[in-house]
Amino acid sequence: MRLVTWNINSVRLRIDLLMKVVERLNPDVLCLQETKTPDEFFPVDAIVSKGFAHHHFSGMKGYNGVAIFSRLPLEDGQVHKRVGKNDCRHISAKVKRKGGAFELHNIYIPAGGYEPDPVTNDKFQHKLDFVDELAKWFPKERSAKDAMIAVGDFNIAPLENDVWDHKKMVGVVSHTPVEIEKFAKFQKSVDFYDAVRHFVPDDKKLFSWWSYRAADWDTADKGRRLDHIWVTQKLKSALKSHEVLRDVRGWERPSDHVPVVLDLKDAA
DNA sequence: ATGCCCCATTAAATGGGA
Repeated sequence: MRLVTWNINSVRLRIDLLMKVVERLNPDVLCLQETKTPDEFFPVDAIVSKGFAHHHFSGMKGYNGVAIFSRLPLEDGQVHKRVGKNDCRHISAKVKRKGGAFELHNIYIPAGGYEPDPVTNDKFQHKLDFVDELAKWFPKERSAKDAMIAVGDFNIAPLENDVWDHKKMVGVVSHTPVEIEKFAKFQKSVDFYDAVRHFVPDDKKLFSWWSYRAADWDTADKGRRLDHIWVTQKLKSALKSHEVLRDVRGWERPSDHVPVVLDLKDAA
């Protein structure tokens, strides 16, 4: 089973790029973030025509928005409000996979603004609250024994080699100690395992995002790993391979994020 | 070295991204 997650930065603007990604990867399950589209304008038919008969999404005007498309049946689609807002950042559905069903969580954690100070920057406060809530919600509403996969744009690069320069980035939102501490609590809450770092050692740089502002993103390579795929322990033995589609960042009118792929063995 | 950008909304600015 092949799973792909991608912060597409507007699904309507980049539907053609999405078709290319789907043709190249032939995923079974596709998770998107920052679709930036109210549900009534979502380009459902184009994606369904590629064989994704099952879908579950939640979008709004202009911002945010998350979507799951699947060749495998989906059940029990849910939209999760976070920190009292209705801002389309967390959905879930059960995926009927050969080798055992699992619950898939597609999450878009707030970016958090510029100043890494929750007192002066309420966007940063919102981000911290959002991660705190996830850390409490998962053990309360779910169990570490469940088969679950959590994917998405988590907007936090936790490891030193998840950013281009740890020392220069330590005070920059996405790599500050307080974010990384809360991120770790969220991960530990139901014992999520980092399915991408399973394949790439911690001492090797790995990025999934490069700023639009960098003149030459490829040469400068000042990236961050903001997009994640986690699995609960039950699925650890099914991990097969991964891929980060770096070259997609070099396509015409790209997203600033690239697709991240995980392959699971059919038999658990 | 968060910066020179990009997107959506709405009408040439603004807010958000990270």
